[in-house]
Amino acid sequence: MSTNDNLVPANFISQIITHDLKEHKNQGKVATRFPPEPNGYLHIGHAKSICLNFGIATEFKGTCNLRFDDTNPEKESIEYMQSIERDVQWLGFEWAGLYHASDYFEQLYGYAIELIEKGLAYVDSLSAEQIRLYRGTLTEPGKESPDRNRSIADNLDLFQRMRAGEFADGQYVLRAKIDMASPNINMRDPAIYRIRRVHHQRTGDAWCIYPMYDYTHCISDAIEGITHSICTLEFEDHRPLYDWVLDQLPSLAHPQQIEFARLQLEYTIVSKRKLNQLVMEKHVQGWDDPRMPTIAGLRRAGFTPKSIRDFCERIGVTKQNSWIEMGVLEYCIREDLNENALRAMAVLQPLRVVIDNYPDEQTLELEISNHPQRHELGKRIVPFSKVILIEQDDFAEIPPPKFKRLIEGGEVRLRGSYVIKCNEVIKNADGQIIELRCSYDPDTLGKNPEGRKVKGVIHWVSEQHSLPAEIRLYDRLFKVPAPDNEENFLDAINPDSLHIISSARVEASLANAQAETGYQFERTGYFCLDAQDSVAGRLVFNRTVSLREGGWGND
RNA sequence: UGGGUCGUCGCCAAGCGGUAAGGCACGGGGUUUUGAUCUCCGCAUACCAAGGUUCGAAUCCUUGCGACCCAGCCA
Repeated sequence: MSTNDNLVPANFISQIITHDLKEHKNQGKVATRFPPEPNGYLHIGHAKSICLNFGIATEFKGTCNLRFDDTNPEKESIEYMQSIERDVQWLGFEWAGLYHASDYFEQLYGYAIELIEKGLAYVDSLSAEQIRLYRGTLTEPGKESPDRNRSIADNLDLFQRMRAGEFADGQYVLRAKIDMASPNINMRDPAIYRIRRVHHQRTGDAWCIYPMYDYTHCISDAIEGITHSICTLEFEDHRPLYDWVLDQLPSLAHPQQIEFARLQLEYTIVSKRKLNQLVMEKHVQGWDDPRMPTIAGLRRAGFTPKSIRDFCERIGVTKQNSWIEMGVLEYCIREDLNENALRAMAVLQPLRVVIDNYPDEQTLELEISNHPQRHELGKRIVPFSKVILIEQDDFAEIPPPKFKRLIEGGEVRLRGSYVIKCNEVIKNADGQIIELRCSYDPDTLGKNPEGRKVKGVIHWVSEQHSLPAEIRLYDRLFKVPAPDNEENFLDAINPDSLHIISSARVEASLANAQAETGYQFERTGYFCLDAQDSVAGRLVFNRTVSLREGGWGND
């Protein structure tokens, strides 16, 4: 994916695979998979996993599947599946195969029968509550269920009747028979099947028993011929169970599970439960709200797939729990947009400027470069006329130290245009500045003025030619770096995460701006048309990120 | 007081016994019709701590200390 892979040191997973390949493990094949549960939208943390799994497949000329881990129909939906497919593709990846754990329900059932026949699984009638009690604690061993030594014949009969729907939800559960005294709690006879009469988004009502993650995941990996099953750190304790299940089913291949640290990004949360809560309780406008750390949100905010891939490459892959600063993500999007975004001018807080010595009805069509460094990106026409609009902030009655924009009696360069001088400040009855009377120097178009230096350059638009626009300035959604650590993460929501500017004016060339195309509004930041709310005649732009020297906020 | 994992610059992260890469951030020069970009320079005598092995240790050993994860019929 990147052109400078040699600059990026191999992460520990690549090292393991390189080593495996050297030993000719798996016949020299490398197969990974990205296994999301379709119970929410993908977020930046998933992007890390996606880039890792698909990246490894590319690096080693292997394959990467997209597999939905759809074993808990209560929380899952087709909408989420569709969004996940869309997001993975948008990020720029192509899966070798698209599968669902539910594709394997019949096989999974068969392997469960095999375990029962081998005396390695039993049907338990203990209630959920009792099972919890019997499990013991972190420091005390568990107790065996009275049903643990049920005969194989009875187990078989009961399990078949579980499938047949003869029992109520929760009445029985199929458990792996491992070791109730294991110091690893996951090995204390984990449940592998539960009875749940829930309509499944893909299998409908064909099943009333559903397999659990630990049992399903390893077998699904094996069925697909996955060689390296990459997951996050919290599954480290589950690896013995992953291995146990596959060790009992010798007809199956045995992928290697490798764990890495999940992404933690400052000022964001990536808990699906909490993201879901933000959406449901309307703290944001939806899963694709530009403030959301979801792929859909980042996309709507104007992030590019390339910038996200670059980010995932920069942060590295290790087993260390770490926090990534927002600055890294911002750097990645700025780098991409600086190179590729066309420049334009937009005035967020307009201040009227009348150029007294410019002809009343005259319009000058200036040709301004779309990119200061990449002239191959062409030029655009920007009309100039007697009345222009500049940013209120670009004029100061009492200039702070080092201020280099417009002041009364001072000069400033209008970007791509003339140098003007402010001769008079007009105020209203309340003392507010409502207009500036200026004069222009006709001999400064494309050249520096004679005998003096003009340091400042400001952006502008022609009043009569500019277009009205709504501009949405987004800031970080949370006030604290680790909202997840708060008692209630909702209290950490930044009340000023969205600042809407409804009376901005943008240059005429933006009339046909395309959604998902980033623009740099010179001197103010990177923006893109809002794909949802922008309509002809009412342009809406989202700020992706400010120019350097700000956060995801800071005007 | 059980088990698993991790401790290298403010934040990431190379390093795999031969004498601390790189990126982000930050500070300072230069260029610039964006206070952007670009560019140059600076930024860990030091690798959680203390012992030990070795000619030589961030890398090996020992003992501490700190952090994270695990007691769903969630994934």
